[in-house]
Amino acid sequence: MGAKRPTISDIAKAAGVSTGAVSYALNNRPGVSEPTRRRIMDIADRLGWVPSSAARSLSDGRANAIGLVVDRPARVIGVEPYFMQLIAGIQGALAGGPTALLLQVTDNAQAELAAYRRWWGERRVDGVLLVDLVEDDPRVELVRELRLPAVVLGEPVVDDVPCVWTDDEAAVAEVLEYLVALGHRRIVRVAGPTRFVHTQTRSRAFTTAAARLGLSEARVVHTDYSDEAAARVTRRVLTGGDPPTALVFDNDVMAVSALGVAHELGLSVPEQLSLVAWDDSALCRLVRPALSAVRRPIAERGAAAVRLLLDVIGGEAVEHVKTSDPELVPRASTGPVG
Amino acid sequence: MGAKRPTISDIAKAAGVSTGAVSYALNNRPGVSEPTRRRIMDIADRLGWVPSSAARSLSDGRANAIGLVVDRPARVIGVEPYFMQLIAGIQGALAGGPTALLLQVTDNAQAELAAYRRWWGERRVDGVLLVDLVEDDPRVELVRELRLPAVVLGEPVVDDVPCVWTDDEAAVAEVLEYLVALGHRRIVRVAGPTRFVHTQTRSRAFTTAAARLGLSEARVVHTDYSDEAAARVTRRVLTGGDPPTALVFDNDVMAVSALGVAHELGLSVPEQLSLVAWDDSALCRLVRPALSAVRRPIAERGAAAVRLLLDVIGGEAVEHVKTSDPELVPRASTGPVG
DNA sequence: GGATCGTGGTTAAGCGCTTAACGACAGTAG
DNA sequence: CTACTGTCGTTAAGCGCTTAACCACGATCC
Repeated sequence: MGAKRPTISDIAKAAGVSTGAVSYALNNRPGVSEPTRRRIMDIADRLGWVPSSAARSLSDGRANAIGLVVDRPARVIGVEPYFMQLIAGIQGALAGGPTALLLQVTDNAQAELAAYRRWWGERRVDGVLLVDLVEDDPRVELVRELRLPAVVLGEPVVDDVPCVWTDDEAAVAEVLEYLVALGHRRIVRVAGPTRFVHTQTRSRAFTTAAARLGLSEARVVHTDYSDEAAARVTRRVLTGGDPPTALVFDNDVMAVSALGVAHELGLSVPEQLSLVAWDDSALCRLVRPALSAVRRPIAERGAAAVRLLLDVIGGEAVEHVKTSDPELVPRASTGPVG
Repeated sequence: MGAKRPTISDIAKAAGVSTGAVSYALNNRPGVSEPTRRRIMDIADRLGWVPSSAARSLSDGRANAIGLVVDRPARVIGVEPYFMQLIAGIQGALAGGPTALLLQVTDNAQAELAAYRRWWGERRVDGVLLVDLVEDDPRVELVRELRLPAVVLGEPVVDDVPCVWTDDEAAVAEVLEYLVALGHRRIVRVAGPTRFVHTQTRSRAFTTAAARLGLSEARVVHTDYSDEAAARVTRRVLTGGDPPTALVFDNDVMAVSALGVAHELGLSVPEQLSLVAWDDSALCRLVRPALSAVRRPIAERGAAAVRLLLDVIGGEAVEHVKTSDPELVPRASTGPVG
């Protein structure tokens, strides 16, 4: 009843020992006899004791928290299910442990850097997760300078900060082979912004695989992740000379948007145009025709990243981690070239 | 360079004063002369000083953090853009201030309660946001017992914990009137789980408005928020006797799912069947035909809730807050009854 | 001139916990 | 019987900050 939070000295008093003994007992360290430890622990949970995170942080220097900042404009953030799934995965790995998740949403890169710097200064987090890496990402430099434990969610780009990555290159190749098998040769990849490392990786993989398959007409066009931009680009590509028979998108929203454009242009999917989305989602499943999509283990990614980060924080030697492979889920939006 | 974080005693040393003076200066409290204060502050930000949140919490008892726990199964969490938009709004109101956001995703109500209890025990948060209230919600009881400052995002249900609410009742009426104006009389509302207060509110409003408009055939069917369940229910309703000419859904996913079902049953939208989604989203915009939807100010909600919560934490007297009104965005999925 | 007051500081305690260093006491070896 | 060891505790310092209580000193008043 009421709002009184017991402290270790309450426990000490009740058990007739010193607070030091209580601390040893509750942390399962040597220094107290087994019966005493048991007695102390009993009292502790009879009293409903929970350690004060502030006190603990202050004395042992650990915040028992990790941070994630997502830098997307507010308008866009709700659109992609990616982040929520990621967060669900993160929580899965955090569940049960003492570590909490601090989340921040910013709308520019400067603010993101400032957030990390502040968390570090306030000693609020023991480490951070880095998403959407760009080339020569200033965040990498920052965590290095601050010696802030960090894990990158994305392709290994640097050696001194561990990465959790997914083999997108193989998936890109798989998608291309799949489309080629259906008879497609004029294939366009509608990609996200060039600045992202993962975009570049996939685009490179796309070009390489296309060359290998002898697709001289395959190409990549870059845009942002928004449905408007995707619609514009798709319209241009489809109404230009030598229109493609298949489009591969970098997210789900763009693919759905393109579906609308195809409809508007009187192109039937998949008879006249095949579409593939990256990241599978409810969107892809629910839309008609349902979209073929590359499903990536996003939650798994988040969970792996957390485990890795906790290891780094714990001072263990770690290596890059590869998640399970993406998987192409064929649905109604892809078919033999008509 | 490097990872040395300055403390107030570093500043004190550099300024040749006591740490007490530094503390007074940095917190803009009386006790130091203006020139000294200025000197101290200069040194502080030359050194890049940032207060240790742990130390501050420990001494003044404030965590400078608020908590949000979202209780949705991992599978579902990515689907609805609602939460991300909410979070974006929350962050907007938090930006600039000293307060951080702790996020937890759980998959059952017990875990959610445990999370609040733990945060409280650890003194990790100064207050919490409560979403998706159910009748006689145990969380309300809990925050009351713990005297944990809280704000409910939803209809005012209790007096002692302030709420941020949106006038859904008016919106429900508006939607019904709109449909009636289009000639619809057999209208079914496909709602979320009964246990949620907001579901009940809307259902009640629906029934009331229907009665007022003389729609004896209007009715409500409850389901969960998933697309599968919505598909099942929709199929049953549409293939049953006296099928409705318009359906109103409780979220976007269900509406899109129903669109698929209509398609499958050979019903053309909106000629033979009109659909309205609640919460507008990219999904609604992108799907063909685009879905008419009720757009609610979700981010505004989040921001308002934060401001309210900070007031509560600050000990100010507060009242329930009403957000701006939802707005029906008519698109291609609604039309005159055929 | 001494009593009084405000200004601009200092001192030190305390928030709740961890942890090195120390000690009391029993057992055990020589 | 002394000396050493190991076990089970206690003591106290310290993490970085806030804040009540105190103090020194010059200005002000009668």
